[in-house]
This record gives sequence, C-alpha cells and structure tokens, in this order.
Amino acid sequence: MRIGELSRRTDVSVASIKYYLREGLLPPGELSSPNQAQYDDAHVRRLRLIRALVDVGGLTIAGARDVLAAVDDEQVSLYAALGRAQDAVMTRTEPVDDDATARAEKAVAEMVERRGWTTSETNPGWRTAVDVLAALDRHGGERVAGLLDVYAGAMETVAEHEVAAVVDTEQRERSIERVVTGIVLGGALIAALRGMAEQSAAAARYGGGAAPGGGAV
Amino acid sequence: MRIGELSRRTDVSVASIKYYLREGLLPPGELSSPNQAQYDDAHVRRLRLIRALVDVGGLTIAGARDVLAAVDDEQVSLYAALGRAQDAVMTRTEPVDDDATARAEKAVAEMVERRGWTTSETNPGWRTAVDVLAALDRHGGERVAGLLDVYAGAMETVAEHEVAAVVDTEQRERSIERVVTGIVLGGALIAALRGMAEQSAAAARYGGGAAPGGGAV
DNA sequence: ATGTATGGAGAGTAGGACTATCCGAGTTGG
DNA sequence: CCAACTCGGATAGTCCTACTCTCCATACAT
Repeated sequence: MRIGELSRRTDVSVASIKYYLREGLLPPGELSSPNQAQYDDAHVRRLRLIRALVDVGGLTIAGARDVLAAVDDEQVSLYAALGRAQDAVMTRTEPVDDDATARAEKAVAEMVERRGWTTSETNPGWRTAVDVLAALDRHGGERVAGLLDVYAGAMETVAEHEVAAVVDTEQRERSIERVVTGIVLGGALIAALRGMAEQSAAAARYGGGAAPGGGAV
Repeated sequence: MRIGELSRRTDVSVASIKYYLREGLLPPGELSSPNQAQYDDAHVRRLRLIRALVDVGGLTIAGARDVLAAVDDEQVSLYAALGRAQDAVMTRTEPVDDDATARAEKAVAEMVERRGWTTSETNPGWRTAVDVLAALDRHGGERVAGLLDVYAGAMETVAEHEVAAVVDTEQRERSIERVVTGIVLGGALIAALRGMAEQSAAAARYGGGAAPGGGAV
C-alpha cells in the first residue's frame, strides 16, 4: 500500500506519517521507483504502536524513538529493552545535594536492602525515588514518605506478575514489543486505577459527596 | 523580603518567579508602595510546592495552577481537591469508538463491580483505564491486560493507606496540600519503584546481566 | 491526456515554559 | 545626598516539541 492508504487505515495524517519517517520512528517503505514506496502491515502495526506509546503512554517522540530502536535492534536483550523503556517513561531531574536528599538516599537504600531487591543506583527509578522522597521531605509530606514500604510491596507484587506475563520464549521481536508496551502502558493503567481506588477509599471514609473529575471548572 | 531574596532562598530565578506571578501560581506580594512588594514564608513554601509539582510530579504549569487554585479555594472540599489533582496528573485522550474500546469498557466496569469500588465513569482514571486497556487490546497486549486485577488489588491497598495517611482533621489548607502532594508525588514514587521492582524481578528470572538504565545509548 | 496522489525536503506554525529587555520608581552604601 | 543597585510590572524574544504546509518533479488512474 502507499502512504495514503496507510494513513486511512491508521487514522494518522499523511503529514504525521512523513514526520515519523523523518524522525526514524517508522522505517521507510520499500521503494519501487525512486519516488514511490510500498508500505505493509508491519508499518500499520508500528504506527499503532507509536500512537499507543505517545498518546496513551505519554512518551515524547524522542522517547518513543529510543524505545523503538531497542525493539528493532537484534543486539538488545529483553532485559536491556526493559531499562530503555523505563528511561523513556521516567522524568529526569538534575540532582540536588541537601539534607533531604541524603535522608532520602538512605531511606531508599535501606528499603532495597530490606526487601532484597536486585537493583542498583543506575536504575533510573532509584534516582527518581530519591528525588521524590526528598521533595516530600522538604515539603512536609513525611506521612506519604512513610508509605514507602507499602508502595514497594505493592510494586513488588505487580512486577512479579508483569515479568511472568510478558516474558515468554517466543519470537524475540514480539516479546520485546510486549515488554515495552507493558512497561509504558502498564504505568498509565496503574496511575488510572490508583485514581479510581483513591476516590473509592476517600468515599468510604467520607460517605463520598459528588464524584471528582470531569474536567476543568 | 523582596523578590531577590525570595529567589535566593528557593533557587528559582527572579524571572521565573515573575512568570509564576503572572500565571497566577504564586499569589502577589503585599505592596508597600506602588512598585515595591513584600513576600513572606508562605511564598517560599508555595514556590517549593510549585517546583515539586512541576519538576518531580511532572505537572504542566496550567495543571499546577488548577491544583493550587483548589488548595487556595476555601469552598473546595478535600474530596474535590483529590479529583482536581487527579485531573492534573492524567493525560486526557479523545475517545475512540471501536470494538477494543467496548471490550475495555466492559472489563473495567466488571472489575469495579467485582471489587465493589465506589467510583464512577466521571473519574478521570476510569476513562484512562479504558483507553489503556483498549490500546493493549489493539496491540496484542492481552497478557498485560489480564493483570487488571493484580493492578487493581495493588492500587486498592495503596489507596487505603494513602487516604488514611493523608487525611487528618487538622487545618484544612495543610491537609489539602498534603492530599495534593500525595497524589502527584506518590504517583511519581510508584512509577520509580515499579521500575526498580521490575528490574529486580527480571534479574531473578534471568540471573540479570548488566543493570539497565543510566541514560541514552 | 489530464487531474489527482506521492515521496522527499524545507519552511512555517502553535503551544508551553521560560528569559531578556525596558522603564520609571525605590533603596542603599559611601 | 547622590550614584549604583534593585524592584515591580509589562512586553517581547527565545528555545523546544510536535506537527502541518508548501513545493516540485514524478507516478498513477481514468
């Protein structure tokens, strides 16, 4: 198929498709003549994956490109692809160096130790966790920070199920795609469910008035 | 204090402070003369809160303004503030109408029913959950979608602890600030810990090679 | 044959988050 | 008391991201 049909089938404008091609998110079609290319179902799939990562998962175009490059690269292990996807999802902050950070670092290190996690400070989550804890500390959110173990326990369960569900010795490319969509979209799903659970928990405690949400006001 | 000292104390440039004032994130200082204003500790606190929401929590300036408006508005209940914070964190997608969406809607509704959650479709999380599930469905992520109950169970536990920790009949403003920081920063913390837990779980299953993360490449 | 679609490249646009520049009015150190 | 600095407020400019538009020389469709 040519670009027009690809556009129709995926509901992505021709201009956007060209943009993704230029940015290297979508591999070029096969040229049948110097200025005529053919696209196939793989392009349709890829385009849908891009939309899912960007629209639903909230990745930037650059983040999506990195993740997709890992999917395409035969050299990249499933384990490394997982890290790549995490990198793309996590917002990086430049490190500060104060008391709050020192305390936060200690809290994270102790938690990891306590739970026996096999992870290291090079994991992007580690730094982010420290940053968040430090911010909570600075702002008097110690009550929330005190839930570190509750959060960690919940994520431990989630991660075990996810890894078990996603990893499966099939064709490598499909498996990596699953890992990547799992990391990115799973994160969005977790955030969504947390919102619902929170409303529910608050309602239980207050006999809940009108439901929150529904846009601006 | 005047703007220069406010800037020094918070490490936020004078230009940015002026910008936040213009955008209504930071209340104006008290004018001692037509062109001289005084700021106080409340401004310092507020500025730190803004930075935490934006830098760590990943809110946009507009999102932070909405959330802070809820904190400031005496009329807004704690329960409503919670919804406001969720709105700010959640990425809104315009709805599609296909089979995948229909299936996703059913799955979410059944899950809510099964768990007896007090929440409704007006909760921004509900729509997001449907969108994510639909995207997973479209992309062959049914394995991840099958974890819906695992995710929901984990978030149920988390939400109960959070609501209990955060709500506390003290001064309303502080309490609402805690709810808001809890929602926003708690979400970032959860994402970070999930990343770490996932690395750990993957390592357990593979004898883990080099740790992922550490930036580009 | 003639009108529409295509590939590729470059320029243009809209929104977001600052950052820089001005200016007339305080404030401060010598 | 005066020069140098700082301030508040407003406007304009910058950089980035994610597109979107415009061209043009083919290619395809009828």
